[in-house]
Amino acid sequence: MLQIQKIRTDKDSIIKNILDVRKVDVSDQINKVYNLDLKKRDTQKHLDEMSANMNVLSSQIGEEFKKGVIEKANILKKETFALKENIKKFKQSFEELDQSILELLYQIPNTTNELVPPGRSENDNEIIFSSSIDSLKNDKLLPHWELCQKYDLIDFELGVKVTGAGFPIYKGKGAILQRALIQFFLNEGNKNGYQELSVPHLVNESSGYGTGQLPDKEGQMYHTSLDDLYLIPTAEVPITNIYRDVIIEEKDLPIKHVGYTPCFRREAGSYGKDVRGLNRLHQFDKVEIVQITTPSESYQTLDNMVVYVESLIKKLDLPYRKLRLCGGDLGFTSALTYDLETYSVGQDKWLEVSSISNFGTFQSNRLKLRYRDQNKAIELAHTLNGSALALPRIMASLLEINQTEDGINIPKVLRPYTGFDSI
RNA sequence: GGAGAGGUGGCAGAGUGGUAAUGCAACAGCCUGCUAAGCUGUCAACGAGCAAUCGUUGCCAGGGUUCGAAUCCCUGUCUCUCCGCCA
Repeated sequence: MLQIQKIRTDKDSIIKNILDVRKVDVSDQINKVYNLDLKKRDTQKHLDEMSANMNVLSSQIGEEFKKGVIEKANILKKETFALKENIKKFKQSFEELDQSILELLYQIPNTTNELVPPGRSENDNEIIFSSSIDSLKNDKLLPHWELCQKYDLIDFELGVKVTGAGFPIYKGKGAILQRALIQFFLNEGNKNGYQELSVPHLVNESSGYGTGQLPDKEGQMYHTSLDDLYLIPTAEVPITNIYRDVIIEEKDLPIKHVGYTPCFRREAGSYGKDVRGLNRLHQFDKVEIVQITTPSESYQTLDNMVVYVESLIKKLDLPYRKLRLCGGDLGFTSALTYDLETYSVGQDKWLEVSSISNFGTFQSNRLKLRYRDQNKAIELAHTLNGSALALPRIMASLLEINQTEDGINIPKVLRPYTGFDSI
């Protein structure tokens, strides 16, 4: 969420930025927050004064009792009654104001970096790089779901039987290939200085709020009602929430983590060819990278992360393109996002396999994730994360592009992990 | 799942109603002629102020009792011990 201090000093430029780039008008919410904040501070001033009075009176009463001057103490006591009532009233309105401000802040998206192109939809995304794919186009190539069936790699029907649509079952070499990819991605992360974490797949409500899935995307997460826990939609949630309410010493930055988890998404509202095969699932595997760093370094860090993820795709020899998301396609919490999409030759379409974002202070403000700089000042850190990579769509692209008349070739870098060269 | 005991600063640990002892560690400043000692200081959130600084809040969380709550009461939560179950 946005910092209230920024809204105090800079509200007009915030409104303008979000309107220009995201095409969303938040002037109403911002102005409400601004006015509520004025009221809140005024209330606090009065409340503080009254509480100070109360403290003085209370300690006086204590002293009189000690001295045994009961009558005087009783007179003082009477003085506290009205004060007490007033404090109660002001405290209540203070809390109400605080709550209203918070609720409004939850509804306002992040301000964007200057690089973000204005735009309303994915059509306005900026294509920064694209492999040439013209020579790859070929009607005879099969889409991955047919390959999966032909070689018995992934069984979608069986998943429906056991759980439901969007929960495929990987079999034999399909399962091994998937595991090989996970292992490959984790090892590459380790080599690049990311500490590996293995984290819980269920999180509590506080964590959901911490990274912004709640209250915004409540309907997109699976929820266990008995224990009130949420199944994670991405490893970002448990990994970033490790640092909730934490003050990090600047010398310990940047913090770099890589982690593999399954991801669970209800994907309410999806339909049609978008959900065919591996394109969109309720449960899928993903290796995620997360970094926490200082505001002055975070955009350089973002570039480094993009280069890193690109290097993975290149090692797998997949055609891909790189997009800078426009305001309209940008996530609610992000200040700048790059998407990487691999080309699916069997479907003749691009598949998003990674989304790498800098959230600036938007997440850390909610998380209270701060660092102490060399001057001992405490500042909000910047958080970043990205997929490195999402497995199903990589599988899809990989299977399709490596298909031959009589099998599927495994990319060289994966062969040490799979133990076989082809399917 | 049953029974019991607990949750206090970076750590240890006292505190049964009067506004958070003490020890250790770390850091900063001062002082001191010597492998170091001593002294002083130290946290966070919010607000006021140009600032030094001041006020309020914070003893797991939320309620309650009270002039006053770390302390008493209620609810929740987490940890530990024992029993049960168990990969």
